[in-house]
Amino acid sequence: MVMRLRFAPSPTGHLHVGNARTALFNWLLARGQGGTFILRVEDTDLERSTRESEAAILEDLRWMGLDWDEGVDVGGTLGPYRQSERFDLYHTHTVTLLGSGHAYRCFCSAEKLEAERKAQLAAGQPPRYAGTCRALDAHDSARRQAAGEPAVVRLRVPPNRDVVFQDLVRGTVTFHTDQIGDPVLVRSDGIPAYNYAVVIDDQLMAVTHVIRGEDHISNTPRQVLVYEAFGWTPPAFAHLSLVLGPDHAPLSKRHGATSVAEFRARGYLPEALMNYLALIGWSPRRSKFKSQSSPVEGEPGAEELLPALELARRFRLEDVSHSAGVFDEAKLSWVNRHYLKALAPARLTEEALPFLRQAALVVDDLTEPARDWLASALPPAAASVDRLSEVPDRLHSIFHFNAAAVLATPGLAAELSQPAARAVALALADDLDSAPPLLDRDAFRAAAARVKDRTGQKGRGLFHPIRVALTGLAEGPELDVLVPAIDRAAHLPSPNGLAPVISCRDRARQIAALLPPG
RNA sequence: GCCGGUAUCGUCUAGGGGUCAGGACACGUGGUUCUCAGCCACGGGACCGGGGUUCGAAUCCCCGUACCGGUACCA
Repeated sequence: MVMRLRFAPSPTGHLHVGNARTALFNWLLARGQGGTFILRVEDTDLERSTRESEAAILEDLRWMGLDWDEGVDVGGTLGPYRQSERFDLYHTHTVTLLGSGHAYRCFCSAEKLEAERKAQLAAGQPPRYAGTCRALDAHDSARRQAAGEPAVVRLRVPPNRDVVFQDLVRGTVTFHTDQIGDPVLVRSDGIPAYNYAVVIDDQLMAVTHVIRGEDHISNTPRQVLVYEAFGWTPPAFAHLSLVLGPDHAPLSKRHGATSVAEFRARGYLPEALMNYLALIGWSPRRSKFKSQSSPVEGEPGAEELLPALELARRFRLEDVSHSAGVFDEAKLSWVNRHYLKALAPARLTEEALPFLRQAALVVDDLTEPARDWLASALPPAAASVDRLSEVPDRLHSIFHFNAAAVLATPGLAAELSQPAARAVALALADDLDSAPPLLDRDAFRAAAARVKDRTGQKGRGLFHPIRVALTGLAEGPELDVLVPAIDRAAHLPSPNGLAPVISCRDRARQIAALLPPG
């Protein structure tokens, strides 16, 4: 039998990473087991649900690398996949339940219910619906309904019974029905309640495995009872522990980024977020063999760095942890760093572009040479960075140069106060006047050799601080790579789509101008 | 309150009646690369508490405790 799994978000905001993880676990199981993955939208809360949220959630899921076989935008034979388009289906089933006596109309007012509730609470009783309308005569009930009296439909919960279900991650879970008041199936406005709609949808969509957050575990017995009322066999359940913040409280806004979109905006790669999310509450079994597919072979932790399909191949519900997990951004960063380093230059360019635009380093559409330049400059810039959003800073020294500020750097100022410094800087500028631009590492080294020769500098000598000054960086990517990158950007034909860049020759001259004459 | 769930380094976890309780992230120290990142080596760091069962408990059982969820005409 082919496994059918679903993710069923409510379109009431952005996709939270906790929900993204739930979606991911469903997807991993479906993809790993040759199952079907369904995307259903639970928009019965008409006030809070919006199409914008729905579109955003779909985009976030796709960005992360998830796809679905049936769903709201791709269709499928068991649709519609939006609950708001299924109201007639729910209604038909309600008629059945009312007819069979498994459900009944309840005319109790909200005020009355609230009063009962308070009284029970005050008496130290668990607050449950008292069952006032349970015994209502069918004709009576129909008459009052016809007269327009507002009513909800409630499930008739069998008294004094255990409801038992097998949870694929937690084992046997038992609830007693005396703990459960007759739940509302259909609200007085005719809209089905969550616990009712899910059951009908999962049944009609032939869902075999319901994998969802732990917050639904207490709802499960109610749903099992609905399955029973219809004479249906419930699907298999698996309840995932929640994702917490560093303070062990459920992950929320005050912990910083919580939505997939925010992590995207902060410069995390989709494959990194997916990989990391998979690692909260699940761990791959140690393979006896060396991993063939780890992006960074042979490094510590490579066992945990697995691409999507490999995650899916290894994913087992039995290996899912029972306890809640803390979202650790430091580890996410580590994962991200590895994927960043493994990224092909063209892809890196694509991913970095939005961040470069935001930093105004890329002004408009890129010319082909500018794109090539980026593809060659980005890998060294991204090699020592946690997130894409830090890339513009790494490129800062290429696009921005301020000789005075550079020379004000404490360490450099000391080194360059030597009289010979000015001569070295000038020699470099003069050399670059006649020599070809420093388009690559070799050209740069050749120029360095000539300058050292001419000025009598040995080893690193005064050439090194000058070289550092050119980049304006005390630290950063390899200088031999960075310096030529500056000149390549400076010599790109204009208009090139990149912000203007000052060449190394001009930088050297500006530096020389500020140094005391030897 | 009641019901349900959970409990191994700071974090994610492996393991599970007898182990030096293993790994990863983070952290510290040293090495390496002209700097950073990286990489290499080394290091500190955990079985929630109390009772049982047992020759032996972190592991099994019970009781606590803590945390999380639910207790809705929200999903």
